[in-house]
Amino acid sequence: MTDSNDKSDINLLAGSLAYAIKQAQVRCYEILFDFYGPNALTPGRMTALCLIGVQPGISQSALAELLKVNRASVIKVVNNLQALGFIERRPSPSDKRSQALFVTDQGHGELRRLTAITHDYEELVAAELTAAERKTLFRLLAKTAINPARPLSGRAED
Amino acid sequence: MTDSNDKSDINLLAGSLAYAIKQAQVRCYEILFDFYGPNALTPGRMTALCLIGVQPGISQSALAELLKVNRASVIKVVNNLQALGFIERRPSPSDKRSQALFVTDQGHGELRRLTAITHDYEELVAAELTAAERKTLFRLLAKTAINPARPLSGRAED
DNA sequence: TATTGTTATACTCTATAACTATA
DNA sequence: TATAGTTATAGAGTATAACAATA
Repeated sequence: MTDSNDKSDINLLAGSLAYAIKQAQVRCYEILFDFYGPNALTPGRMTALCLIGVQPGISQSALAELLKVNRASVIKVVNNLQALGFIERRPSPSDKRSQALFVTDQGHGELRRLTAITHDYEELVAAELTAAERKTLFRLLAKTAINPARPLSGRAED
Repeated sequence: MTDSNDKSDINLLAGSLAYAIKQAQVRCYEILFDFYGPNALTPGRMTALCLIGVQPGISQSALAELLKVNRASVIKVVNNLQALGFIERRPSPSDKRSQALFVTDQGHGELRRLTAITHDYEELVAAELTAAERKTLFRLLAKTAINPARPLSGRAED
């Protein structure tokens, strides 16, 4: 039993593009945590801060959808960024249920700081790639894992 | 304040290769969970099962290192796979402290089943890519995020 | 002394359910 | 009736610390 000569059933990792992507992503996070240090914003919070910066006045629900977490989960992220002084909630003028999110001056300062050091981080991530290869990798990643069941953020059968 | 005309501080996501990799990885997981269904092994357990299949007799500590989790965390994975009947612990002949891990016949059946359906999953992930593009993507991902601080699985300063 | 496996414990992330106030 | 935000709670996943057995 458990004849190790037959390896035909265990090749799913070696040939898997999805696994190669996962491995690269894990390596990125290793570099990220080394690079930004233990006191930095987590990747998810950094992303949230950027998204609010790009879409000032975004609602929490819309932010949750972009982050692909639910409304309840996004609240801790928003609370945390607000407690750090990086964003603020303002009542939406058009919908009294909704909170509009904005990056504060302090938050913009943090974004500028992050942008500066992120450039070096990105250089580290792409250190072994030429400029042409980086462009190609970008293009191919964008074409990868387009989910036919979720064409517009949300399953078709929902 | 929070002048949204100045977008110079918020470009870190749009141009980030690391973020593009993360996004592709998240899309892969969306497809994966849709494809394998709610009763499937989690990706981490699938990976563990494959790794034990590839390296029969591997110790829990060595498996933890490959999975990049610590000794305590790997125990739940091993317990789960053992409870499902997919692997077994055998006392190591060379080191009485160590447990040697082996895939059972049932586990090999599961691996064969996974390999068969994973082929279709991989087709879905790479649906928009030509064969040449898949090969290129593989090659470029392997060159991405090589962590200079962790040349041999473990930080240099450890 | 160091390492392997283990347990207990805690922390983070995320989800579900139920609630309120609006729409 | 449906939606936005919130709270309470629970379930994964992972980490640290401490321990017994062995190296």
